[in-house]
Amino acid sequence: MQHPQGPIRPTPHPLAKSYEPATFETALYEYWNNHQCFAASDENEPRQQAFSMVIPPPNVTGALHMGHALTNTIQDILVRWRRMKGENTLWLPGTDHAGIATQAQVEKAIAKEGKGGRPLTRHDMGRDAFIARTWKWKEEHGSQITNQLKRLGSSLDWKRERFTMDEGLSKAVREVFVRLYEEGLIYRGERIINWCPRCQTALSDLEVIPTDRKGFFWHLIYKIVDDSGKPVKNPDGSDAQLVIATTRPETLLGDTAVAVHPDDERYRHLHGKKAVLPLLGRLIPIVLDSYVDREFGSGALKVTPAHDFNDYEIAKRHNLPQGLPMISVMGKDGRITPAGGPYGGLKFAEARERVLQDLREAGLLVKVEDHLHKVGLCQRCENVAEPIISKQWFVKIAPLAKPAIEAVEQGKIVFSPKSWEKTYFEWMYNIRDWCISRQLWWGHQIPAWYCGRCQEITVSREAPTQCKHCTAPGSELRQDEDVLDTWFSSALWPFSTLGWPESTKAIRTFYPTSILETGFDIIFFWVARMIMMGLHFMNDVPFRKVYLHAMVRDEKGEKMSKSKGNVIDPLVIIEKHGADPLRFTLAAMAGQGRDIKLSVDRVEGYRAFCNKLWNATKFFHLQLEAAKGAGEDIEEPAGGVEGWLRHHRNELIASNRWILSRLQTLIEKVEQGLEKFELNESAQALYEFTWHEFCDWYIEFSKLPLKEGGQVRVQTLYTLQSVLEALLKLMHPFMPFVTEELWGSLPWTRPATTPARRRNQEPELFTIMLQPFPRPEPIMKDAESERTIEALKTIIEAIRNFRGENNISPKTAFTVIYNPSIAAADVFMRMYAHDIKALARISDLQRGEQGSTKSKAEAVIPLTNPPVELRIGLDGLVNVQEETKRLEKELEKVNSDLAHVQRKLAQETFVAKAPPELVASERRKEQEYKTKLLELERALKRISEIPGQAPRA
RNA sequence: GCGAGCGUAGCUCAGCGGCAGAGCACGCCCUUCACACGGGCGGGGUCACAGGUUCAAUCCCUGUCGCUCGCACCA
Repeated sequence: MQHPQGPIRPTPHPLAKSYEPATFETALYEYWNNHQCFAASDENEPRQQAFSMVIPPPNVTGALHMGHALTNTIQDILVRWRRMKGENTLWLPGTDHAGIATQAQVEKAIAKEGKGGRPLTRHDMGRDAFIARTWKWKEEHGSQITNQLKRLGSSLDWKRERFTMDEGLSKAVREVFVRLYEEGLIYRGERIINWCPRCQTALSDLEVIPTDRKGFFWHLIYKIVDDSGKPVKNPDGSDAQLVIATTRPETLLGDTAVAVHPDDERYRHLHGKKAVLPLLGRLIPIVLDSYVDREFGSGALKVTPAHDFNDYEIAKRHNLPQGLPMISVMGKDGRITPAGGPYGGLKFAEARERVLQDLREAGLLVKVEDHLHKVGLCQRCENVAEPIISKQWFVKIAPLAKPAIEAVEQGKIVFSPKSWEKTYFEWMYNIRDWCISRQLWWGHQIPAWYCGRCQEITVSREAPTQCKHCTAPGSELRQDEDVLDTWFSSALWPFSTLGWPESTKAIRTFYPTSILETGFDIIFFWVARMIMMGLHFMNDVPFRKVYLHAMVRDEKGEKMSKSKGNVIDPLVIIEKHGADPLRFTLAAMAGQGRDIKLSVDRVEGYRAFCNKLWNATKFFHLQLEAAKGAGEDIEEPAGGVEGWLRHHRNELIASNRWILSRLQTLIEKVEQGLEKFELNESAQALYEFTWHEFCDWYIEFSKLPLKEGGQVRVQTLYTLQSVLEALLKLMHPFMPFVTEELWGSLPWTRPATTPARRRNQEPELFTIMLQPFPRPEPIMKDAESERTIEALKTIIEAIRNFRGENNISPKTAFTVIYNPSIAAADVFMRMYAHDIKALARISDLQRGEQGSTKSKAEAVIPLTNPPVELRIGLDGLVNVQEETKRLEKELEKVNSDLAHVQRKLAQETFVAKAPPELVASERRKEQEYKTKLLELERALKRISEIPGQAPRA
């Protein structure tokens, strides 16, 4: 056996007894990687021959989960297929720095290092030390996810691996920031944003998950006064007041108005008056806004512009606060600000309790109801995120969104499944400015500097030496402490990874990328933003197709999560069953537009499939050895096995012609499935062919000619080799390891010949992954042999059915008599008697008339294709009653089939309007059923007349 | 509320105009010389419900019910 790093891959021969993936997977991956099998070339390669994809970069903190396994399996299938087709294939790997997640990991780690029971925080360490520490953590742990991708078999071009915070990508980020700023598309401003008090950072809209929470609806009284502070009277003379319902009573501290609908007659007399803010006594205006829903609650709404997005909009419309500051009462630290008066300093929850208590005491709390409402939770930590007013950086998104919408409308980018385009448009049409600053340390620090002298901002690619506005020296400048949203750098991924902003060969060869494959859950986060950035900076789409796969869920259809404990760990599956069965399972289940409910049973089923394939290959080896042992002259024919078979196709025996013909159909199906991104179709076709055509029938048929020896043995060995090799190549994108292992064991294979191979330096590289992908050869299609084998299968299955239904042991041999209804059928039966005998396991097959079994009772099996009647003597073999039952069952079925066809043919409209071929075929069926029925009835009659048998009712 | 998707064998899912398919599970028979991670035979479904189009509907259209996921939310 050769060393895995040698030019010829290790050839394990003879093959192990059964499929044991753990014994070869890791070594094969190393072999491929060491020999640059995954490497793409950008040296003078024509663009037209390029196929490129970028991996959706997993978090450096990540561990491979089923979602990763699915997307990377799908992508690897596409890439391996394209590579075998000879395209210059790039699949670019990398990881994402994942701002919040990574920072949280490191913070957790350092917390343990605190002294005197006090956890160490990043603030204790200081920014530089903390960032250095995080880099160290990344160096130590960041390779976990990439190593796991290797275990899965992902054929990524590792030499081009990138990280969103490496030097090149950081440069790209700064370039983009500066240019967008200079174009006025990035600005800094004080706006209402989502704030996570736990993570202590601003969040984008997308990072806040609205979640149902049980809460309360508190109804509060706001008294109404006029400008001079005197109570306003209702028409009936009572003091006017508004009852306002709220789910967050503590926010009243920040109220700057009360809103009612302008056409609400109930409140007409309050227009222009003031409301008295409970507890604080502040006078706030009553504004008129049609946003207010008159039907809901009391039809009056408290307006807290600093802590509610809708209220913020109302306030803006009415130019509020009139004479009052926009009051922020919820602080970034999770406590009420000094603006909250006596409540200042309290935590939000405490403030709520105190406010409610005080309201109750003041008699201003009139009603409490249970209420189900939505609360925004921080995507990362699942704590409640609060809307607050804060100074942040934003991307002005509308000008970027417009071309991105058009690109999809014009079909420059096509989503698959198509229905996701609607989701994309929906979001893009209503898109809001993107808050990109995060109050974290781990990430791309915003390239903006503040001047200590003139207070102006200098935005620059590198640290500026002086203020752009007042020319104060660099020492007077302080860089913005915030970092950018992680998705900002991800948005540049398709071109930043290829070397942008430099002009590189890689960009010229591989941009735009061919396909983006990812989950629909990040259409907004990632896909849309890549489209916007790609169009803006590269003047072209970042990818031409977007393939979106389903979500992987557990058997019950629930999202897998650690807290639910329903996670199926792909690595555990790989350890136990191998990477290939997992990959095949995922491919087989990758139907579009639905959830994937993964079950381990299914994986085990495909492991059995690998074992089946293993043993089929083993069968070939045993037969080849046997032939050689018998002194058979069996060398590789000149022109190769395939060429030999093509040349001698008309001299092949039926079973060989048949399997080669069926193989062509398989190749077409597999190719079509890959082409249409219906991987499940390809996987199913491969499974069906391998197990049920190749193993169940072809191998069984082959045993006879292999035993016979001579020329038929040789052609059968060639056929076996050829079909096996084609099959392994077809399966390779789906199951790279087992196919490589088995292919390596085959004789008469050739060194890699695809263009991808030619770029490789080594003269002789043996690997299936750089073999040309099989192409259908119409000339090998053979309808005649397909009819022959179908007929043989019919006969064999009929006899097996007789045996099975009557519980006759396989050991019990019996003779079958056949009676052909036409001469051709007799010829056919003679020609294939050996095959029928062997596969049906019967002792003899003879021509004979009724009664020639010399048995008192005979079983009768009428067939229409081929047109023969089979007879089996029952004496000493089967209880007559059992056979009667079998006949009756058969009769019932034929009867119902016949009735069905006749009902159809009885309809004049059917005969008149249905396609003539269909009508003709129905007529044919009717005749067949009638004939069968007659023969079955006769058989039943005869069997019931046998002396000693009680006639059946 | 708007949008998307899904309801097919006990379970997981294919099929998407011409007599319902697979895997697993189940029953019976087999340690037959590639494979017990196996072979053979079999049982099991008013294709959610109600209408419509069609010669023909699990498949197309409409509605109902049930489930899932986005988006927007009524404070």
